[in-house]
Amino acid sequence: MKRKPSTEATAAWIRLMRVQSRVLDAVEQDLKKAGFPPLAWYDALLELSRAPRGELRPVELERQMLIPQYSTSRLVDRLVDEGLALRRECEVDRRGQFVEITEAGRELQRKMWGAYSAAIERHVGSKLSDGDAMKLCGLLDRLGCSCSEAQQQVVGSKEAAPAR
Amino acid sequence: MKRKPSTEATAAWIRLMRVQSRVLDAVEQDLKKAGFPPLAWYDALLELSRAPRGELRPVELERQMLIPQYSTSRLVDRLVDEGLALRRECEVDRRGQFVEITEAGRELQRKMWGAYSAAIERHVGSKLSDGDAMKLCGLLDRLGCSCSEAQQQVVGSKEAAPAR
DNA sequence: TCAATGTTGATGCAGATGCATTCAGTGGCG
DNA sequence: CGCCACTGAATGCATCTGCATCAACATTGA
Repeated sequence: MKRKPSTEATAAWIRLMRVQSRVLDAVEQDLKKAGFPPLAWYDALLELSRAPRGELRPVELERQMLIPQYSTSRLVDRLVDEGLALRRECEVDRRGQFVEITEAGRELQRKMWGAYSAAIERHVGSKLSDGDAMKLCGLLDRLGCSCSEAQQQVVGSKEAAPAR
Repeated sequence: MKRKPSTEATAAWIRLMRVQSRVLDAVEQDLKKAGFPPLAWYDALLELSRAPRGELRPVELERQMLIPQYSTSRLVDRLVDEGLALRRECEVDRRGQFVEITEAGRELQRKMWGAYSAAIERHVGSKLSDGDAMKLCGLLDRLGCSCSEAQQQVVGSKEAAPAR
């Protein structure tokens, strides 16, 4: 008699949880040891720096990063406190605003990419051939939830952002 | 010229972060909607219920679950508060203790497995053939960090626990 | 025996998170 | 216009987390 979640599916679930946790931890630790802020800051800065005029509505940022609204609000607070971004009024919709990355923000983003990319290479790249990495992508995408994601194509891009 | 973390590796990293986050969220939500406590409680209860006399030293639990010491301490607090486990003195080493699962704890663990297994099936099992699930396991294991894990074999076991 | 060192577990504090609510502004419609 | 529903964003509060530290006991070794 077949079990509801097959042994294989259950094993995959466990691996997914354990391995992600390990790898994320390792990468975050590398960043921290290099004196950088958490990955979430990088993600936000990257999204901002890629946006048309280096600015985004908080609500856009929220969608890009897949984090809750209040979380975005507080993340922006911190970026602004550190002078990495600034809030600007939105003319056309007075309840909204724009968050604009500053030069300091762009600089931090670039510097972080150095440490970040090295960490990805150390904890992922060096353990998997490119072919296997592609296979892994394919399998993970199948779990990608029914939720059609704004599949950002990393292809051709120099830098990358996860979303937690 | 080849980039340090290849495009493929970077894509795999992003998928790993995004997909895990989505799937974990989905499963946790299912559990919560069914009125159950967080997954971590299940993990702890499962480890305890599997242990020889339903008891474990906190330090063992810590190793099994791969969570920091203070986290274990507080998790046990909560389990005890809810009557799911109890702390007992350790005769041979007076600074230590044993945590023993109660009947209520065992019962909750069993009940949770119902919802939990259904969630695994819904969010993982149904999206992957057993063969693909195995392939995924294999690839993820390769990222399994240099840290040799106490590879728990799920095979033959009726229930499963991730570790965050 | 006694000091030094190691291990086990708890805890105070600061910062982060989740949740629900609030507030301001917008757009639709009678 | 005046009312109402909705959207964008902030915030109070309780809980949770990470970090550092502490206290109690154990072990070693002179």
